[in-house]
Amino acid sequence: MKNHEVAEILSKIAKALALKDENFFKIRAYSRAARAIKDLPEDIEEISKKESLTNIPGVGEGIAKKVKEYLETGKMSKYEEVTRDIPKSLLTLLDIRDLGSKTLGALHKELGVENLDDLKKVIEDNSFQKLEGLGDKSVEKIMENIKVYEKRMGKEHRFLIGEVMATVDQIMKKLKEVDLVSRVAPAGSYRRMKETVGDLDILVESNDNRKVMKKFTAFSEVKKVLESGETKTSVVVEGLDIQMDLRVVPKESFGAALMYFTGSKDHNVRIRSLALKRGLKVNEYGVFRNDTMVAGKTEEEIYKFLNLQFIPPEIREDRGEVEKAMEGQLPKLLGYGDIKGNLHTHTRYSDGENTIRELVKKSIEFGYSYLGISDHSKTASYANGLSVNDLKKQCDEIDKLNKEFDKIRILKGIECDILPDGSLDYDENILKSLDFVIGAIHSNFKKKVTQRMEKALENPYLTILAHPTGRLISKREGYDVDLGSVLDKASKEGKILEINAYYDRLDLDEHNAREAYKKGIKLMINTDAHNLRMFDWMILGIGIARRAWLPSSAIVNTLTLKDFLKAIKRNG
DNA sequence: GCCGTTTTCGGCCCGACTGTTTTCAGTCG
Repeated sequence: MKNHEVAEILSKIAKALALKDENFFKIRAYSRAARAIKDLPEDIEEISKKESLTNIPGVGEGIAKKVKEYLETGKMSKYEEVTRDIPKSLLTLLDIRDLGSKTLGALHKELGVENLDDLKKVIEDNSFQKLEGLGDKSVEKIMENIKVYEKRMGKEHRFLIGEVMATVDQIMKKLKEVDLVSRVAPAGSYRRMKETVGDLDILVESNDNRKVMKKFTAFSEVKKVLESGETKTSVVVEGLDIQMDLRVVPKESFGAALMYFTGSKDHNVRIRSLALKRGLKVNEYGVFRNDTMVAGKTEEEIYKFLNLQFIPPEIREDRGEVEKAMEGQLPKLLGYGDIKGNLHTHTRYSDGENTIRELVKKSIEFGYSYLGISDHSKTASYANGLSVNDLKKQCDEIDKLNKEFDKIRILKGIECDILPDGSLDYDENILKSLDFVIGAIHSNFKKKVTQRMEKALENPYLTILAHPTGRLISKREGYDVDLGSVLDKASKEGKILEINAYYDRLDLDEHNAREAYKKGIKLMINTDAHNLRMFDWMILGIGIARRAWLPSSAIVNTLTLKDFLKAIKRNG
């Protein structure tokens, strides 16, 4: 899959053109094509072979030809051409905050800056400051940002959404307590439930901007204030070192601002162009016809005014949702309150932090009607996997708890290792005695993963296949698995595939979940929880399903207890 | 360079904040 490298090369062309002060729209066209290809769910080589690259929105005849050239020869002459007189080390300097193409272009042209060392040199010898429009403050800012840049050395750092959730909740809670604040909402990729976020956007409804900004910048969670104006304040959050932008807007504009800052950028551009064609202007303050505001209080009002169905934040990516909304053909997505139970949980029996009783109580509080316990199996010694005796003891405890609690049904299960030969980790008799069996690969990643998974799927006692690709976001690529083949097998055997909602897995991801759904495979969102934060992780899993455009009917654990038990009934 | 509810040319989303400036350019989102 060459999507990423093609996107990278197009993005570099965009940067190089920007440094040369080329036509702004041409630059944007390359950037847009790069992003579209990066986010593409399918393999670009497949698209190139089977259909036309111009089917990708943002890719026209020109770029298609260049991409094709690259796919066939491994080279792109346009790239060679535009970077001939621009060193690659210069392009990466654009990742330094507040150092844009105009300034860097001038530095290159006037002072011959080619890399980070050159940049530092011209700052030290004061030649930087002599360029037009640059003074002491600019230099100071850039110097500060160079330090940040060096720390992460050009890598684009993104935070896992699960890492930032607690902080976002806490800061929002404090904002709600500020006087004259009537509403607080997250926006940006956080609201769109992307698996990672680059920064955080928070929106506040208030008529006293100054007071809110003053209170906010004084929060103990704020490490540093980057900028602070009437409507916008940017800070760095203590601990995480993530940037947070706070916007304060009046009531009549809240919907417009929420929509605008939720994005995605492509979605917004789409909406605004659409509005323009209808003689309307959309900005973060509202929808305007000849300077008269005609909508803006809520997002619902705005979409309605534009003659569109309401588009849920999770699918605002300009991947066809605007067209569907125009035709009134958007699917009704899985709702955050639709889930009735969770099967993948760990307790103190293996590597979890809580007792079964604690998980049960919390699940009842949450209104769930079933909870499955699935600790690790005996081979998973690193995770304190259960011996046959431990497992029997656990089952006895579950029997007792089921008698004690009548609001919820506790199900006996196991997260059973799929061994190198594709067999499961306990004897048939043990597996038979359980309510469900989750099969999972935890070791020997290089050993015939596809065959092992498929053999496990043939096992009559296996109920669910856990984290099917094994990826850990931004840490590990995942198993060397032919997922298409595994999906076909799961479909044939009628087995359930897991959407593992644990925040560093989110596996299946939105694209693969969509593929599985299209093949008619039953899916289940599981938290893989090791503590009581399982309900946070469940939200992330639901977010993935929504981003994959899945309706509630695609997800097994939206079923009532009775129907759910029917659905997990195994063949054997 | 892309694209079409003014469709093969002529547009292309829009505004806030900052710094260096007396009106604006650069950067960011």
